[in-house]
Amino acid sequence: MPATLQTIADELGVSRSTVSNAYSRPDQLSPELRSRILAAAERLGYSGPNPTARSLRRGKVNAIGVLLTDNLSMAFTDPYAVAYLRGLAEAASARETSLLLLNLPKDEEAGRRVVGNAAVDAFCLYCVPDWHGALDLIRARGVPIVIGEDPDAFGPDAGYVGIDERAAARRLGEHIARLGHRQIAIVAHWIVDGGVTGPVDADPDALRYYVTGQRVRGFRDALVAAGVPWDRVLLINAADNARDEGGAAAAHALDRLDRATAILTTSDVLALGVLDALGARGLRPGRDVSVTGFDDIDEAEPAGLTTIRQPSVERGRLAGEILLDPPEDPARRRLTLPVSLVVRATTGPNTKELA
Amino acid sequence: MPATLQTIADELGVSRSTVSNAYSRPDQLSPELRSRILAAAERLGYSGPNPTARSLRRGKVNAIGVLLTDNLSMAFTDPYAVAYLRGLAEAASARETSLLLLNLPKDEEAGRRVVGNAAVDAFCLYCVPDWHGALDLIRARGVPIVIGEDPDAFGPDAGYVGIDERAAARRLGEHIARLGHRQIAIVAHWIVDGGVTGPVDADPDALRYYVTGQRVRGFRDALVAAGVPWDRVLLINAADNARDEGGAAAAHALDRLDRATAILTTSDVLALGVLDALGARGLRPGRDVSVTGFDDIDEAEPAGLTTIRQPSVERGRLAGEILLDPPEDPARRRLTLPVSLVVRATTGPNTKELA
DNA sequence: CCGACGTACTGTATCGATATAGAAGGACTG
DNA sequence: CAGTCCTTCTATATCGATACAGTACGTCGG
Repeated sequence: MPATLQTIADELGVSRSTVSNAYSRPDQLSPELRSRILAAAERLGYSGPNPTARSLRRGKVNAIGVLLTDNLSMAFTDPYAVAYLRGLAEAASARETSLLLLNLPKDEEAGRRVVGNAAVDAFCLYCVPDWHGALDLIRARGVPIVIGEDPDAFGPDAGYVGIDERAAARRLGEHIARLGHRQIAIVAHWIVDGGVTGPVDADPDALRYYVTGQRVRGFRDALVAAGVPWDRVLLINAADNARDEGGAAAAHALDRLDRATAILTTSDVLALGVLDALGARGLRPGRDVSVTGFDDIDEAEPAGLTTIRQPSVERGRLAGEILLDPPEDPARRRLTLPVSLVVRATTGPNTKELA
Repeated sequence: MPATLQTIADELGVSRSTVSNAYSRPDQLSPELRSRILAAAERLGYSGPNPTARSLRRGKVNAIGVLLTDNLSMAFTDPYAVAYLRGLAEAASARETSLLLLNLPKDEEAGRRVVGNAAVDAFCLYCVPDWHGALDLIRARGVPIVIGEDPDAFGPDAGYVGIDERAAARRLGEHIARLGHRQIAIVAHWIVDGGVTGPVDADPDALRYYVTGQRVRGFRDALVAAGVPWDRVLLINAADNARDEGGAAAAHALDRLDRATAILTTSDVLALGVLDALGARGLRPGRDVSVTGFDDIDEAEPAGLTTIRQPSVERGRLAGEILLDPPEDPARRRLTLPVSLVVRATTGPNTKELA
């Protein structure tokens, strides 16, 4: 019923190819005929080549798939993720490519349907639970991939733009240890899934979520090297990477007799929540309790948060460029970016008597 | 080269249709054959039906196009837009539909290419410069549309989920007038385009951007009704809906002899910037200068901002539902949602002597 | 005047799937 | 045993475009 190339062709008595050329290769026909064709299209309500058909024929859709977790509020709410997405979007739109946001449902089957139905030229994986079964399907689809977390999750062919998570976390741990803290809690998201916020007894070498695993291991590296027995470190799960979860998690470290003198977190967002919890209890950050974040989001500086600064917009932009203009040199498709330790006011020397 | 349905069919000596059915209509073949097919697919590296081909044949792509302005940082940065997107994403993902984020370049031709190449089932227009030429193309494409701003921009067939912008703004204006303010500035974004932040001399009845136009007219309605001569109101353009632009715009109202005693803004984000500017000058919000926002984003409450509360997540969700499950009753496809005036601490009685 | 070349257009195969009608064979019914 | 129905699979047309080879015709150099 709606007009197609053929409709226009019939109307003017020219071939379908010519009408197609009028849109896609204007140099292939006379300007005069071209304008007659466009006029006829206008008249018949034809709005140009069907994007799906064109994509099928050309084998290209001009879209990058971005996987988001079930809880997509995070992608839009977490300042770090937002910055990353912005960089990605910039790189994409510079190449007239769009972003297809895929919400990956928890349910395995549904997840495979979503991924399987996604018409994209490439996938960008970031902040995705790396154990999800739908990831196998992505692998199988054989389209280019860039990942931001576990560099080995998709083999050497996948692009990678990330940081050395473990070494970065280690620097925070060393900073805290050097300040003399021995009573330490770690607030980390997705240590276990299931949505519980609270202390957990987990083996750092067996965490499923790569980023948290590496960061917790980095903390441990530093603390153990500084002589803090690992079994005295309180490990607290945050159900999500959200400010209020950070506050709820912190309560478990603060409301007990052997209160922690330092709380290491796996993200600035969680750390801000921890600071909220301190404030609610009249505790002074950096004096009574030291707190560290991770990412150095915009809000970190006004909050005086000690943290690890890592590129955000840049990281997204690089991911997009690797997908859309893959560098010849394979080494340039796998980037480990530098980070830096930013010391601010939320960390200070341990003032509590050592046990 | 990559495997297709036909590859699998040939391998097993069955018809292509049967292989297709194995994926899309499992009840159409024996479980035994189906598992042989899936096994063969696995073996040959076939990852399921090509999404583009499927979309072409089915005439459905399971995606909603979301237009974003050139400056897409806004979509990801403006808290109100983020909340709206989240609602939209929730509605979409509940129906296994994805969001295709389209970045609309300023350039007319490029914009038409982006829109024309977008494989989507529907469009959701929000925060889009409504004069952009690519919008005609969207109209012409004949897919369902939901808009969030000018209810008349796309005719009566388009869905609409919005608020009565003008009446809402009027309530803010009345509030300010009732407090006795007479020296008033308005900080509004996109009064004129071109990226200048500063006072402008513009006719409220001739603004191109619908939302700003309505809100400014609403302010005028209230002020004029209260006896404030319109030509004494200072109209200041903000180049973008961003916090720092709000601060920069406010400077023009504060750093002059006849300093405004009240500043009305078109968004909370701008208002927060205005508050920053007050703070930088040692002026007390609600005492020295009253400030109002619009939207009631999360940050408004802690800032004590007087504002208009409008639904955000809900508004996005409703838009998604109208697109994906259009109500039979046309009236339910055009929703004007209620708003409320939230009075907080940033507004107070005018303490300055009247001129 | 012939061959080479350029311009403007056409015809056909193809991209990879799904819908629909229909065929083959077995089971069940009366 | 004929007729009906169900299950299981097949054949063909189709979705709407683009790539590529090819045709027709005019021009130009020698």
